[in-house]
Amino acid sequence: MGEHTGRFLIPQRAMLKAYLLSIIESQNLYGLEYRDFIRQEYREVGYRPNHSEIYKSLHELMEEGIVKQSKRKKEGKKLQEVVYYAIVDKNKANLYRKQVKVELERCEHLMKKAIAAVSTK
Amino acid sequence: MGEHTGRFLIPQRAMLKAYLLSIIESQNLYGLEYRDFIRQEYREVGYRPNHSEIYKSLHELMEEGIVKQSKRKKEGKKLQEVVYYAIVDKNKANLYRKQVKVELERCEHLMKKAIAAVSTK
DNA sequence: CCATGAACACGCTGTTCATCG
DNA sequence: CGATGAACAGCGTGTTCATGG
Repeated sequence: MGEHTGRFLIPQRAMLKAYLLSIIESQNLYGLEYRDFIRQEYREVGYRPNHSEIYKSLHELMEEGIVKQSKRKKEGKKLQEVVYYAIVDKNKANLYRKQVKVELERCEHLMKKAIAAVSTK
Repeated sequence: MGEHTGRFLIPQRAMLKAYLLSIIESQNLYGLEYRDFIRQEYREVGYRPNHSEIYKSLHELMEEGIVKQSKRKKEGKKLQEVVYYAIVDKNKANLYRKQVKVELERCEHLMKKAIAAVSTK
C-alpha cells in the first residue's frame, strides 16, 4: 500500500479492498450486493460507496491474485448472470488486511489528535 | 462544509483550517512556522502537510472573513517579510471548528468500525 | 536561502455511458 | 430493469515554478 510519508488519510479503495476480503470470507454475495451490504452497515456514519468503487476494488484484488471470480451463475428467481468472488490466496489476503488495519489505526489516532486540537475549551 | 452524503473521509483542507484557527488563537506564528509546528505535532502519526496546503487553508479562511493577515512585519534577526494571522470573527471561527469537529468524530467512528471489520479473528 | 504565492500536474473517486441477460 | 464494466470528468492535493526580501 502507499506508504509515501506525509499522507493524510487512507484512500477509500484500500479500506474497501480489505473490507471486501473480510466479507468474502463470511458471506456469499455478488457485486451490487456488496455495495448494498456496506451501505447498510455504514448507514450510521453516512458512508455510501458507489458501485464503481466496489467493482474497481474487486478487480484490483483479482489482478493482485488475492481473489478470483468464482461462480458466474444465475440467481434463483431472476435469470441474471452475477459475479461472485472467492479468496485464492489466504496468506496474501490476511497480510493485506493486516496492513490496512495498521493504516486505519494510524488514521484513528490522527483523528483523535485532531479532535482534541480542534475542540474549543 | 461539504455535507454531501456518502463522503468517505474529511478533506485535509477542512481539518487544517480548523486546526489553524486553534493555533492562531494560542500562538503567534507565520506561514512556514505553522507547517513546521504541525509537522512536529503530528510526527508520531506520520502526517507532514506541505506549505501549499497551509497557504491555501489560510487564504480560504481569509476569503471567508474568519481571519485577516495581521502583522506583515519583519522578524527579529532576519530582515524578511512574513505574514501573521489573527482571528477577526470569533463566532465564525468557533462555529467552523465545531462543524469540523463533528465531521472528525464521524471519521473516527468510521475508522473504528472499519478496524473491527478488517481485523482477522 | 527563506517566505509567500500561484500554476501546474496527477491521483482518487463520483458520474456517466455501454453492454448484456 | 438489474448487473457488470469501462470511460469520462471534477476535485483535492502534491510538486513545481515565480517573485521578492
